[in-house]
Formats: sequence, C-alpha cells, structure tokens
Amino acid sequence: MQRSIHIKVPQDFSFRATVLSHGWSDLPPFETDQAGSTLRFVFYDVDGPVKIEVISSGSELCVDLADKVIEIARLKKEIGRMFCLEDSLGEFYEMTRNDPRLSWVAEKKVGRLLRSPTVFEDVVKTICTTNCSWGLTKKMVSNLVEKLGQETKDGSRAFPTPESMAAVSEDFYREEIRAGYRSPYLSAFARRAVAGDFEIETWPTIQIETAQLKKEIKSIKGIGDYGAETLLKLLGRFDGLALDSWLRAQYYKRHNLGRACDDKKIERHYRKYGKWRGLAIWCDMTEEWFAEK
DNA sequence: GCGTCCAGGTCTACC
DNA sequence: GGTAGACCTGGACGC
Repeated sequence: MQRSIHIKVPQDFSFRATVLSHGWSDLPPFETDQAGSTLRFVFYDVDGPVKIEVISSGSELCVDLADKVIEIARLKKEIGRMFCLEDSLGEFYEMTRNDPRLSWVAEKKVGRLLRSPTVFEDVVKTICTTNCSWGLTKKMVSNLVEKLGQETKDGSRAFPTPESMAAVSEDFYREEIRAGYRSPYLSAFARRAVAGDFEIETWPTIQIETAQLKKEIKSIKGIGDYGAETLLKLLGRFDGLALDSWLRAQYYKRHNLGRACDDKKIERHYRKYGKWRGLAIWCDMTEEWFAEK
C-alpha cells in the first residue's frame, strides 16, 4: 500500500509562509502546529473521508497517507490548489523587491494564501467570518464540522459537503451552528450549490473579468464587498483590498498615526501596486507574523 | 448572575 | 449612489 507521495513545489514557495498566511489553518478540519511545519486536512476519497498530513521536505511536499487513498490524482490536485502551487508570484516579487515596506516579501517567499480543498468550503468559511469575532468564526466552523461533517476512520471529521449542508434547516444553523442571522444565507448557498445554480469549483480557472466574477460571487446572499474580495484573493485575483475592521485598524496604526481615515485614502495608498494591491496590503499588514523568532 | 452596551459585515428600504 | 437601521452573537463591563 502506498504510504506517502511527493509533490514538487516552485522555487519561490514557502510551506510555513503559506500555512500561516491567514486564519484558515486555524479553522477545522485544518490542523497545524504552532510552527506551521505540518498541515493536516481531510480528503474526500471515493470510499469516504481520509485524514491527510502534509509536511515540507525541501523542494517537495511530503504527503503522508495514513489510510489507503484511491484517487491520488485528485488528491494531488486539491493539495496543489490549497498551497497555490500553480500560482506565479514573480511579477509581484519583482515589483516589491526595492519597495521600502515590502522588500522582505520575496525573500521570505510570502504571498501564497492557504485555500481550502474546495471553493465551496472557502465560501462557507468566508460567510462565517463576516460581522463577528474570530472566536465566533471558529465556533461556527467547528460546529459545522462536528455536526455535519462525515467521520474519518480515526475519528476526525471532514468539512460538510454541499449535500449535507443543504439537507438541514435554517433553524439547525441557528440553534446548532450558532450562525445567527447568517443561517438563511448558509442554507440558501448550500441549496444553490447542490442545485447547480452556479459552478463555483470552476472559479479558480474561469476566464472572465474580475469585476464580472465579483458580481457573481456577490450574488451569494451573505457575501458583500469584503467577502467577495476575500474570495477573489483566494482565487488568485488581488484587485480588491478586502478591507475589514482588522485590516483598517492595522492600516491606521502603521500608516495614519493610529487615526481612523476614509477607505479611499487606503485605496490611494495601495493603488501603485495595480492588480497586486490586495496582496500588497495583506503582506504589509501581516509582516510581523513572519518575523524571525 | 443578570442586564446593558458594543463590535463586527451585509441586506433591505428609503431618499 | 448613499445612508440608516436591523440582523445575531459573544465579550466586556457595571451592578
């Protein structure tokens, strides 16, 4: 039985920088250690969910298969998507190489934002980040996984499928998931996904203008400007800043003497980065996450 | 322990 | 297009 597989990574890839790139690795079914040297997730194989562990091994990812996995090709594809292995950041690194605030980015190989195995999971998690504390986001996502996720052989749980989420009522989201007013949004989104209203899993490669894709993303109830721009970042499109209260507060602190200002001023500040501005602000605001310990 | 206030994005109605 | 208020939860705070 095959116990592990290896996947080549680009030269400018950093495992740790990708795992710790934003909050996703802190949300189940992802599991990681504090150092960000291991990432575990649950893969839906044809026989059911399987827990997978990924570690970095030089120029490769080493994928440990605790259980037999049948669909190896699809597993590799999902891991490639999660770690953004197909994305090219060369242009961004070239642009920031001599930038007084972002010259460190290329050196530390920062800029790949960890994605969930599916776009569906990214959308659900994004809805759970809106208008609440990170603690509540974690609670909602944990509840979804605990109460609707299929169990693996080792007792872990997968992220719920669109079908399992579509099968429960709004009240379930309200009472069991503690999703509050987001309950009808989660329920409606899952039902639309099952009904095939939109093909969200094609979004990573779809050949349409970003503005048009943003419009399609915003057709999901519960996703506004912040949510759509966050999802666009996870699709490798960085035209939007995805401003939320945390990002604004960080900007005020770093660039505006701690004083609040209009979003337009923040937009002007990052305009010079063009189509990379969303990534530029994110790297600028998270620099200390990647400081040498 | 209880009540009140507040922060956090999005939606809808209204202007 | 812009704005106000409602939505809901959990944490902080005062009593």
